[in-house]
Amino acid sequence: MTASRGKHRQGYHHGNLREALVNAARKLIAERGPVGFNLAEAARQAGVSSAAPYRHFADRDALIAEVRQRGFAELGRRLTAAWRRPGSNADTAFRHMGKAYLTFAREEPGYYGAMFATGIGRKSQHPSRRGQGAFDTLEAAIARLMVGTEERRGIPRALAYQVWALSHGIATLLAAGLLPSAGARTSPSKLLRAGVAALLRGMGGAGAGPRLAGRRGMTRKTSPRSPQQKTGRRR
Amino acid sequence: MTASRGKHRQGYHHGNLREALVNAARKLIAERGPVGFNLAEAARQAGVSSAAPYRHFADRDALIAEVRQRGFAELGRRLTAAWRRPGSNADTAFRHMGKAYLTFAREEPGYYGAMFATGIGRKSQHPSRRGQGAFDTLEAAIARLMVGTEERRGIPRALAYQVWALSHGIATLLAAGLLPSAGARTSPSKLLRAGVAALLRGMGGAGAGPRLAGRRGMTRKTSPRSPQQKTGRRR
DNA sequence: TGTACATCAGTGAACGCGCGTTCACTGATGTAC
DNA sequence: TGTACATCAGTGAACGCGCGTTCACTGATGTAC
Repeated sequence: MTASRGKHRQGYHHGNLREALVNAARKLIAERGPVGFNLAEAARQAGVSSAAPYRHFADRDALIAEVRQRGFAELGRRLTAAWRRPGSNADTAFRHMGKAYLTFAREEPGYYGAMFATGIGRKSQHPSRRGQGAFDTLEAAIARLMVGTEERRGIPRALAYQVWALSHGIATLLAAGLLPSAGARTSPSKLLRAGVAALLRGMGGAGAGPRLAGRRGMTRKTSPRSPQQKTGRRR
Repeated sequence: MTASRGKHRQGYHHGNLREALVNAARKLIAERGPVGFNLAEAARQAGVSSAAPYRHFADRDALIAEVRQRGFAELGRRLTAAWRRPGSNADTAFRHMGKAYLTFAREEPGYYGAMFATGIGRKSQHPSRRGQGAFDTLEAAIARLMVGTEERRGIPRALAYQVWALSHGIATLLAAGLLPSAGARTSPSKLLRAGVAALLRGMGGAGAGPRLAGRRGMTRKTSPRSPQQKTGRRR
């Protein structure tokens, strides 16, 4: 416990309290969700008094917003990396992205909860106000993935949303314990892989649709630029 | 406000407090989520003192559990109704179910939040303990939908999970304000319809899979029995 | 190189608040006789 | 048909608790001279 005490703490000054608080918040949000998250407990875990966080964050919400923002950035980074993995065609690149998405949701429930759990079962008073910018990054990344693979504009975007929704749905149902975690054809990753493949194959909706240009064997000529460059923010 | 006061309240005894509390809880959970939900406020809205709910529910969680349970029952009812709509083949029946799912999530954010929001960003200490039975109902309904349409067993179940995950993903992303609510090809219902069609068409996963038996024009001979009959519970 | 001082990042005590829950009580209801 | 009484569903006051936030403060740090 108290992850950073002893290691970083050197007396009166913490040294890296901001980071320690973000990490504690990630852990707590993973356990209790962003609504159940509790600032005093985060301070305790960081080994400081409950007033100390106010040196670094305006209030409780600001810390959660920071976690959310970092979550979007990290997810964007991972998706981009998956997409850029060399030697893949459009099919497999998409498959890698899907896998990366599930991995992120599983490995980083704190981030994931901060990013998405606020908007479920709650009227979105402020639809991820601060997170919006970070989400735009993600959306741009997804949209950009599709550019050049298809002449008709609307279709790739719709497909991107479908893949995202399927990934998100599987991730959240799994987290809620409503999906079997193993099973011949029903393990989460298999569900996602087969689903994405089906979406790609059946692309374009009910009646319509040319096939995805590079459906089989197409190798991307140009690596899409990382959308991270716009809002870039390392930690 | 105070939905039931004046209408039903006739003096010292409320008359129908249990229902009034459930309804207040639905409204509050819709606004603040199950974690932000607050028992005292629910009592206030029902026009009774904050101690009164304990005549009907063991504690706060019991009320939320009741809402969750009713939500699963209601969703099951709606999905069954959509599936049973006469004159549809397997394709359109599935489409109706998808639409019913989205409608439910939109119209009943209180139910939906109680059913699913607990499991997001939180380690599921008790994976919908009480809701489990109700969920089994839902799962059985979905599974049963597929029986008889396909000889290979595992496939329909996988497909059911995919359709469910896609629906759930779209519903939650929409609720979080992360999906465009309108748009040529990207309105939620269009995303879902096209996605379900693609899943049905591309069924069976990456390399495999015979087509869905009744893919076009198949009319179900037998209406599947309502799974409601098992746990049936009217309100 | 040493000193004075501004600035920064913490402390710890206290506040106000609202929530979940309990408890002794009281008013209403229905039923046995 | 009327009365006595058990049972039920509320009240209202109080509790303990924990959380978010504020405030005057103090110890550490770094920089101008």
